[in-house]
Amino acid sequence: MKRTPPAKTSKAPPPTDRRRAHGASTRREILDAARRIAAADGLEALSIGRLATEVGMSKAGLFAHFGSKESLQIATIDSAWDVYRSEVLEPTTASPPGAPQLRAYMEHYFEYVQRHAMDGGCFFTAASSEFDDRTGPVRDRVFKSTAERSAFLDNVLHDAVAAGHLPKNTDVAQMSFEIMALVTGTNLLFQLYKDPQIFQRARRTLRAMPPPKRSSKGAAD
Amino acid sequence: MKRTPPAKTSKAPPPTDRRRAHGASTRREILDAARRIAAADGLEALSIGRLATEVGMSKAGLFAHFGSKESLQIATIDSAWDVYRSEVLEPTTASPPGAPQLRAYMEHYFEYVQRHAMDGGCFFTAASSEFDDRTGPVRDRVFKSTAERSAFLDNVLHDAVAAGHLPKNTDVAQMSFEIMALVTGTNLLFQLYKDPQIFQRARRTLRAMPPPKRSSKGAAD
DNA sequence: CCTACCGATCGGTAGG
DNA sequence: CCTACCGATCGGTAGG
Repeated sequence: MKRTPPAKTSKAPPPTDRRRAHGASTRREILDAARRIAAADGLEALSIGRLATEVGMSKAGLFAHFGSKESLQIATIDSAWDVYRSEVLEPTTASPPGAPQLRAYMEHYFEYVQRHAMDGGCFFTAASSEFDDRTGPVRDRVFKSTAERSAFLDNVLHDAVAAGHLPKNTDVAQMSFEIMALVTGTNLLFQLYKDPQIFQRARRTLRAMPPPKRSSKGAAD
Repeated sequence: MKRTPPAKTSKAPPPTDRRRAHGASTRREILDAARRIAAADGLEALSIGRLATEVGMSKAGLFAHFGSKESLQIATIDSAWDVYRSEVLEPTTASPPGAPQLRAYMEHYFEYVQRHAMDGGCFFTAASSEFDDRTGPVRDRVFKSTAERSAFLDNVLHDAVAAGHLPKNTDVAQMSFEIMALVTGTNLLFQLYKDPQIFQRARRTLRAMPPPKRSSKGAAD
């Protein structure tokens, strides 16, 4: 199965002059701080004043980079997606397709969660929980990121079936749900308990997970 | 908690018990609104002014009931726990111990999530996600509620082993983790997609879940 | 990218 | 339980 690499979302204009280059690096510095604040305290707690203080510039100066709080929130999600792609998705696709990629996906995700443990763990789990009952562009951007995470996992599982690592009649959608629920629950429980044994438990769950079958009784239940 | 007596009015004061009964019903009304706000938008978005407007009283009047925002947040969690206990835990214990209680637990939890779907779903998942990186009494209260939820599930599983519904060498702690992760992930995915099929998938996962064994290779991995 | 400012809202207090 | 108020902070704007 063909997998298109996820598109880049953060804008990186070619530095045509020194001022543009400086603007881009300032923007990067702002978004690095924005990700930490948003992941730790939420996208709504990401205030322009607090962010300006943290990067050492004026509120109005920072505001000019984004034009609205909503745009800042969306730019922050885009930036978090770049991090997720480079720390989880790209390392996973470096493994052989099939079962190795499935195991790699989980390992890279857990490393990502631990690496950012002090900043709220998985950015997208936190953002989903915060915005799941709202409407608007920020919620839509959060939703899209979860949909893309699911689609990536679907592809990994399809490849595992194609490679003969999972039975031909594996219910990929069901198994994808089970793994998404497992890693999401693992992230939340780790954030609360901060006990790495939780990752060991999750690995064990994946290893013992029976591949769900298509057109089984369960589907008609 | 110390409560300052309200000032006398010009008319004859009502009997003490009636006044206290009124205070208690006002408090209930406040906490009903507080739960909805906190579950939908977060415990931090639960502002005293907004809550006062919603229940139709002054900020200062409402504030007097709690003394601080932190106390209001904790009272709101306590109130949410009462709801969880009466809607999930108590109905579960009405089923026969063992496997029936395990299935009942999941069903009552999913009904609880659906009943409160417009208010953020599971109060405790949302609160955990919001407060997992903080310190202080509110975080501690949230942590306690998750610990109590886990302990309840542990007990249900122990009973299932004792009743012979699960093998004697079942690793209860592992299985408890797997079910907590499953229901937590289910809640989060349902909040995002609002698709009840997700509950069907979770039921199927529980039915097919192999009971993890104690002192298996996984534990030493 | 800055200073200076706007109206709204925050948690909380004084005083009754 | 109220009115009236406090300093701080919010998102955002004017004008340079």
